[in-house]
Amino acid sequence: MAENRGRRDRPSRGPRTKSRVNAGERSDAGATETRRRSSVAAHRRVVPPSDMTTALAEWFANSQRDLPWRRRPEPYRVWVSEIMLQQTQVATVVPYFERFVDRFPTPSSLAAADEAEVLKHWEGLGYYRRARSIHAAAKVICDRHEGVFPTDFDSVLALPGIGRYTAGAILSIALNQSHPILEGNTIRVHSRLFAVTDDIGQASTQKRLWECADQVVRQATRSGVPPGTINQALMELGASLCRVKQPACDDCPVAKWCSARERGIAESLPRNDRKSKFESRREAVLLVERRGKWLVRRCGADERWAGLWDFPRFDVTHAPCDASRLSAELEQRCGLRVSLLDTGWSHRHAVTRFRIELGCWRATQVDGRLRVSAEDRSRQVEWSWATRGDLEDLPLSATGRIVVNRLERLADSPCD
DNA sequence: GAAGCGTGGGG
DNA sequence: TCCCCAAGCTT
Repeated sequence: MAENRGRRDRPSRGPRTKSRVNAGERSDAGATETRRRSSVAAHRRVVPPSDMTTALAEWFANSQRDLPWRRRPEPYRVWVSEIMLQQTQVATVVPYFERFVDRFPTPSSLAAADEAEVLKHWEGLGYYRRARSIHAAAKVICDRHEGVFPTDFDSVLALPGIGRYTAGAILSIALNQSHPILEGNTIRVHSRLFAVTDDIGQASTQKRLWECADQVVRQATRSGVPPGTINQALMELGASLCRVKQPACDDCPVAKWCSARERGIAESLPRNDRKSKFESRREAVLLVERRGKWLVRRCGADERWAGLWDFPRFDVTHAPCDASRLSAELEQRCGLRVSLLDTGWSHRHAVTRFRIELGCWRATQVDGRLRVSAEDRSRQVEWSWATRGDLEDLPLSATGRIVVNRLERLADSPCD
């Protein structure tokens, strides 16, 4: 492919770019190296032109967004930002980041906090294992690294919640260490730049894309572009111009080096054969009040919303959803005997691959005492009574919060 | 390798 | 309203 690129750039570009851009870009030595590498596996070897990395860096310098973690890119802050940014959009993360580093400005302050408070600062962000992992990792940093974020790749990679991408991102952005990164944006950028037409779900394709990323960051370093700059520039490009649909190739600083654009297949890349399938579910949430307190449970480590608090919630997809069934289920789980009434309120939402229609029932009568089932006990599920004020403070799922916000209306819902 | 894990915004 | 997505890691 590198050879193709070399051949392409000159003749196909015509007089516009050929003389200055390409003449300086590829010396004879560079071309020789390109040919040598290509001889091994012509379609796999990638040597990005040095001008490409400098052009991208220059574009990034002029068009990067002003983000809080970029103003003070210390390892701890970059770490927090990278964990929050996993599977999450920048605009969503910004206010969470500010609140989080304001309350937990150092690894030791994070390690010293209760998990519930950490989760509370994560409430609404989703993928709550990230919060539990970053909390656990902060404790590791205090125990094994004297409270200072480690600077060697393997130590960073060993921290809970940190994989190859995140380790490389933190160390390149915060400390300008030369590591490749590969995530949603840069998969798209690299697959287009180098016309990788294979399914990105295949391990072999991932390996090839990591090699692309590695070559680019190496080339950048040789050209004097810091690794943190090129890595962020690649992501910024993917997030802005090199988007999934209708990429803005006309504005792209590296368009002239883009194989997919030359072949007119940019928008079709990356190729992803995996088709996400969704499953419909019906769930019921139970509002049980006694003496001004509401029945809640903390989700076990092996279930959805681990560590968060929630109202009792049951999957009723495959069963007729009637009051007697739900109350029997509740009694089995926590020992309480209740009479239930459908509030008539329902809410559609999505959790990972599930489409959920959530119904809401309220107890009109409550008897018995809280007795946790053996199953819940073994899973470290906790049941408790929460005041209205407690409900404000507890970390809840997004739908749990929605229910709390309508609690008074739901509790006063008329009888059928 | 596949599945599980959340949510809010945009088209 | 519905569908698709958006800076991955763990098991």
